[in-house]
Amino acid sequence: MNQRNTKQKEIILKILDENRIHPTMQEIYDLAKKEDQNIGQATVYRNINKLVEDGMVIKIPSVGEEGYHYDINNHPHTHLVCNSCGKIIDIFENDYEKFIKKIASNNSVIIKKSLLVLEGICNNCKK
Amino acid sequence: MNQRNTKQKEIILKILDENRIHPTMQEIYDLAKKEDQNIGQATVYRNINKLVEDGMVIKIPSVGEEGYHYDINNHPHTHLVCNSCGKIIDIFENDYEKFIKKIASNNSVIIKKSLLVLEGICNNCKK
DNA sequence: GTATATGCAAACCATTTGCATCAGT
DNA sequence: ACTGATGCAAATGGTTTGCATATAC
Repeated sequence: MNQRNTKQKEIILKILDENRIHPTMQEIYDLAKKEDQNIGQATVYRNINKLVEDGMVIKIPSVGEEGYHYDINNHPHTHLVCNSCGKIIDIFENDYEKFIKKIASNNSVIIKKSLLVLEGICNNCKK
Repeated sequence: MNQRNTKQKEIILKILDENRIHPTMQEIYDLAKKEDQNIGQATVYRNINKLVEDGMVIKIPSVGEEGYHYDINNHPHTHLVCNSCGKIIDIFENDYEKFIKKIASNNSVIIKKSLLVLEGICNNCKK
């Protein structure tokens, strides 16, 4: 089951990589349509789902609402959903991994993956 | 828009409170059916959704897979999805709130809600 | 040339909604 | 009595799937 590099897959990866907007499935489709108006909805779903399975893309649930956003999984970080501007902001916290390890040792469990999503007001909207 | 205490709502709350199993919507429905075989699927959805809106119940997304689990929101805690037994285990970490506050101050943001979900191996399966 | 990926449309299925009825206050 | 909640069934809508075709290798 070898993978192939298709034009569609490249478009989708470019969208996730270039725009730091953490798009939803629908937004990815809309953006992809601008690059190639023949691209199918199903192609976007199939590609994104495979990328998530393979660990190259993270699926971010919303804290309050429904739906998911997607992000390239380049370096581990956290997301803040801003209640004011609606954007999803990347948060890099140095001690995150340390904190997770502490939970693991305190509770005698093994933690393989973790997901931290925040909701509040971003730096920009606070001003 | 006053709330009313119905038999169905009490059954649903009892299920969430008594069983510490973090059930899915479907599981809540199945359990509720055992108490009252006339209860409707829509009633379960409507009640759970309202409880989540009101903040009495938390909706827990899965880290890897699809779907949600529900839990009474009595005191703040984290959840570990065990890859071995499949259960969702409550994790109480004293410094959780402190850690979230630290993120907020480090990044100059206001954090109103947060969600931490873990995936790995629980204490029991590790043995 | 072969097998994987695509596009389209149909199928799927969890969730929501409209409506008449029931029941809590 | 009034109005919110229920149960049923139908509608909805995001996601998946079947299939013939296109295309990467």
